Amino acid sequence: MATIKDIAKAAGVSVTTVSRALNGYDDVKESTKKRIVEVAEQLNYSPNYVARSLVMNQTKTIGLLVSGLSRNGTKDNIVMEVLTGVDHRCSELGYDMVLFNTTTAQQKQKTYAQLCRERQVDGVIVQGIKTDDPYLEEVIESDIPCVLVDIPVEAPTVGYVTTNNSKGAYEAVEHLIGLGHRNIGFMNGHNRAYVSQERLKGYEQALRMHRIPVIPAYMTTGDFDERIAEESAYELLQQSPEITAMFCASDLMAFGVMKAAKRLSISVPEDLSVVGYDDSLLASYVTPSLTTVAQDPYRIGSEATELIVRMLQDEAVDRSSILSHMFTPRESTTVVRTS
Amino acid sequence: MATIKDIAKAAGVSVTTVSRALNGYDDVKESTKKRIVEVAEQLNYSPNYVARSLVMNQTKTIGLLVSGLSRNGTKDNIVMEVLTGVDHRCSELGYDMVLFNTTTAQQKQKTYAQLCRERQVDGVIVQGIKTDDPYLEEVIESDIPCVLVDIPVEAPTVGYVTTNNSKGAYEAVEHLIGLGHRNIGFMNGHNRAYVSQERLKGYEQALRMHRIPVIPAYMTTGDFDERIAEESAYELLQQSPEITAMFCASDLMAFGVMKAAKRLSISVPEDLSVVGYDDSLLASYVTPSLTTVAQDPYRIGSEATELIVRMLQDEAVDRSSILSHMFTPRESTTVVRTS
DNA sequence: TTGTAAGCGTTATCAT
DNA sequence: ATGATAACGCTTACAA
Repeated sequence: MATIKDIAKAAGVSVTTVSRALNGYDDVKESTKKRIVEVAEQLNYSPNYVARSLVMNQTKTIGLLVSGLSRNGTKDNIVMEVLTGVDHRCSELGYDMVLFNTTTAQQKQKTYAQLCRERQVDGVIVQGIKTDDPYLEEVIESDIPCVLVDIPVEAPTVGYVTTNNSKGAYEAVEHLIGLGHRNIGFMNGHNRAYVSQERLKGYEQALRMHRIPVIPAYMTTGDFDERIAEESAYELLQQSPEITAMFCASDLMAFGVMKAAKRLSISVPEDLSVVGYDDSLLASYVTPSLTTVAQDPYRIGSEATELIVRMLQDEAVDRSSILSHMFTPRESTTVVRTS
Repeated sequence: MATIKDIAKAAGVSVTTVSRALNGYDDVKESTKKRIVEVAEQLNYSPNYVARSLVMNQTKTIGLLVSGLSRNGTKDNIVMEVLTGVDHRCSELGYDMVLFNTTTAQQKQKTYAQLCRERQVDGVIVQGIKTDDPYLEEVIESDIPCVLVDIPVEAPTVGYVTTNNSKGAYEAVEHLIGLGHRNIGFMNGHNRAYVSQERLKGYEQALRMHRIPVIPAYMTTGDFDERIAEESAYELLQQSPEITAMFCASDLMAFGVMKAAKRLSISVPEDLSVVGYDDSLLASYVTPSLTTVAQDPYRIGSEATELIVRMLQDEAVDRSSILSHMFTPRESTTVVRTS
């Protein structure tokens, strides 16, 4: 493979001149510049980014750190969409994206800083990390620029992008209340997720606002997992058969709730209205289609990329970004049955 | 950040010795090795992979080249699963994965070799490329080690991993024949996909084997797109209402067929049996659930990674790998109605 | 406008 | 067992 040295020799100039010509400096005579470019093309030259990275001390790569990307975790397409958004914006901005997959267990083996240093990324986007994951604190303390998805932490080198989760939950629950529901259950994720804390707030707020008592026995958690949610819901719906609607902190858990309802011969939406969160791919395909709060994960990814690159260029006036959500009614919710 | 130079100074040895000690060479005295390791830890050292890459002329990264990864292309989770498989096996084998997203248009801008050279990947896995994409020929001619997904081309630096698509199609059609169907339509992808050519073979073989005429009017294409397939099927089913079963070269197109059937008041599976291909996430969630030919994209990804790394180490006895598929009957197929 | 030379952090060659 | 030194391909003062 041709190097600038080869070009220099062939064009009868020094490597310095080649470097400057190819990088568009204007202190190279037009004629020599032209000659150099021609030779470069002839030799089918393309620059060695590794060498450039070494001397410039920047790799033009962004690390996308996703937590627990697993074989079966592909059930929802959200991570994929975030990734696509990151990748697209990266290539538009001239960056590469490298994927870091990490589990909580692995985080104890290798520090975040080590990971980043080794891979030599300029900045990191972190998605799906839990609030008690070891990396979170490291991210904040580290001086490596980082953007967190769905964790609103701001620090000199840390920004975030998220949506208004409490408002989304509020709207969802208010929709149920509007349909006449009063005994509304809540299937939350787990409390190590920031979004769960927020969605809980929204749920409680909506109830209080409408003078409906918040009943702890109506709340349970499904760990953002379909099977676990199914079991939790099976318990809950048996113990509190007066519940006529369930608000769930993810679509996947909503499917679990639907399955539990089926096992208990409770029909959705006639006997039980179900609301999810995310508007994942499946939501519009299942029967009945799922009422949910839509987010745009692609947008989250591209926005996070935008932000991290701005931070790398020290242009980040604002290190946070709140994206919009949209309540999306479908078939899984209906007016409460009058009995 | 600490470099081996700093360690050398602090430990009172030369950089050479530090390098050797840290890389586990056995020509370093135990005691000095121990001292060096301690100092390294104290200084919180981690190696600069960029510098190492430059001198070793290998980056320990694999490029995953996916064609046309788009915002809406996330409808099936297959790419995601391949990616997950690649990523997992990569990290097990000590490699990084960087994602290259390219469209046919972009391929005319920058050559494959340029792309690879710039990013300095050691090897490439190519997924979702069409047989007439400019890159395919380049891949074959290039000396950069490459593994193709679903394109059976072998060359000194090229291997592939795929499944037996003609056999998969054969089994699917034979299933329909076994249910009594004789007028079986075929919704193919497009002929720039190797898998489409194979699935067509399997379709024709199964019919011939059972002495059923192959009728060109029963075949159409949907470009692997749900909407296009819906329109094609709408035409087809109107023009040939005697068709009682459709075999589709992808699940997504099968959903399109189902939608067309709905518009024509043809009920699935009573009036029309539908078979897909892939066993994508949605297949088991839709109503009726979709009979399909399952592939394991995660496995395809990890196998491709395995192969490319073996090729990089010159240990590839065999540069190809055929993975298994599995016919998966569900609710969308049933015995032909007797009228 | 162009060239010389140093340096980025490693590994590898060859002495000692 | 250890160390000097060159080399990887590039950018960038500084000099001419």
